[in-house]
Amino acid sequence: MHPFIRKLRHGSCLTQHDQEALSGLAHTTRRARARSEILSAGDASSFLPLIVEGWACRFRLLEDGKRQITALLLPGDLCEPYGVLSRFIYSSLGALTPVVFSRVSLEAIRAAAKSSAAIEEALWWDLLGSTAMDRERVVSLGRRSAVERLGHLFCELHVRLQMVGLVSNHAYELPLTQTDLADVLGLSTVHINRSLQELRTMGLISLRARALTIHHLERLQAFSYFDADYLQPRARA
Amino acid sequence: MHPFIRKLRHGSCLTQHDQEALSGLAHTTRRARARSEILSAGDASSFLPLIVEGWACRFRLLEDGKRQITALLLPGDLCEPYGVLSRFIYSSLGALTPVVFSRVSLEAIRAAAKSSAAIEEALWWDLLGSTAMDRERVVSLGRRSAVERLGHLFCELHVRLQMVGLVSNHAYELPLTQTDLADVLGLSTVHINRSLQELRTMGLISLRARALTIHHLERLQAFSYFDADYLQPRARA
DNA sequence: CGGTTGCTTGAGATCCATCAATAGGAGTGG
DNA sequence: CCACTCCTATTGATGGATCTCAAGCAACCG
Repeated sequence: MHPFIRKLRHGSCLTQHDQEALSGLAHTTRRARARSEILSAGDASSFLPLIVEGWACRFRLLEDGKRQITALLLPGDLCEPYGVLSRFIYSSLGALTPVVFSRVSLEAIRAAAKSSAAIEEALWWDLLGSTAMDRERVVSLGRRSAVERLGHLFCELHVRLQMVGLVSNHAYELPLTQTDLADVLGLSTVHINRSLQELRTMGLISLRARALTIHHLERLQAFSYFDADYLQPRARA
Repeated sequence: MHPFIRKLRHGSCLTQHDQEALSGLAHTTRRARARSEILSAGDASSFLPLIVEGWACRFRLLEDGKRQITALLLPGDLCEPYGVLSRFIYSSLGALTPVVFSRVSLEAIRAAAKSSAAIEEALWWDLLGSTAMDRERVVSLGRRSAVERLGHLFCELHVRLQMVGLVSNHAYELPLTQTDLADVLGLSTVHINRSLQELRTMGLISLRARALTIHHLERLQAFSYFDADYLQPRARA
């Protein structure tokens, strides 16, 4: 099943017909190489990227060369709110791994939302989840320590990947370099490295060969004050 | 004119009729005392708060007593996305000053959006602006120094307050304590104090008696790498 | 007026950044 | 297949930005 639909089924009860309509939106796909830009700041945007495979990120490059990643985009993620297109792109969209994505037409997705209340509800649920993650990131960057931020991020990714079936045995693929992690969490690579070691030493995780294993999910959640509620503004039926 | 309409007119061309429909949404008002909670985490929400007068904020209280403010809400601001209500409130909503607000019904606002394309466009534009601010806050907390964060916030507030007519002579009312500022920017009050002094010493701002004056807007913007584009995803017609 | 709240300042501690160097692995070309 | 390069991970040492603790002061308020 398409990861987009797989995810949206957590937000509302979609009929077979709804699911087909959603599939139609992501009919054709494109590919982006790892580390390429899918949308660059300053572009005029004419479609909504929808990630099908691989990891992408929204990021800003600052004047002094620093980078801040403002969102990690996983399979099934719609990269922008569905209701409107910005006049131009302010944050760039980059592929972290090789990415397969669809270019969803704004008109088509809005038509789909109008045609079915369940689809509309699912899309709003998805949007609410995105804003909840943005807000939670602010909380992390503002008030949590480096190790807590890392643990919290791993918990969030665990929930999100689980929704699209990409977790097995408490483990998932984490194709991020330590530099990427640093730019997500507002830290330096050196400090990411040391914080990772701390989580390893505590026996909470393993991270080798781009695969993350969470040994004690509940302990990791407690340690990083993670509460999954923010990701599920509406419970699955 | 109602600040909500005043703001939305920046996002789309509203007819007289549209404006009346929007006014109808905010027909009745309530009051909240300074420092009271308008919505508390854990509540079930049944309406969307819309700020009419005064300043409010969305915030999270952490386990160890720390507070992170995730958004400042000004007159004309709708406190949540208009399309859906969360199952329950995850972030609390607090009044920073005495606040006058309306309780907008979800059904009514969605009906208004369906009845007029211009209203729908305006509401989406508003939502896009909110998410842009969330993302920009992440950039600030992740990659900007304390003084830059402060300057950037003052620039952002300048633009937002100007949209609703609350700026005169490069000055506006800033009813925040240094503790509030610290909780917005992820810093300590002591450091806020020192960073404010730095901005004052540079001659960029004055802040006395809850009034902020920006002496050199362009210099302040350049200093804090502020680019107003993120707040206006769609140019005013 | 005493109490509270917010602002200011100093001193010391801590977290995290920066700089620098090493090492391993993956890809590339000869 | 080897030499080379680049990228990533790792580690140590040092410095800096910011926090915490503590105290004093001003303004407001019942």
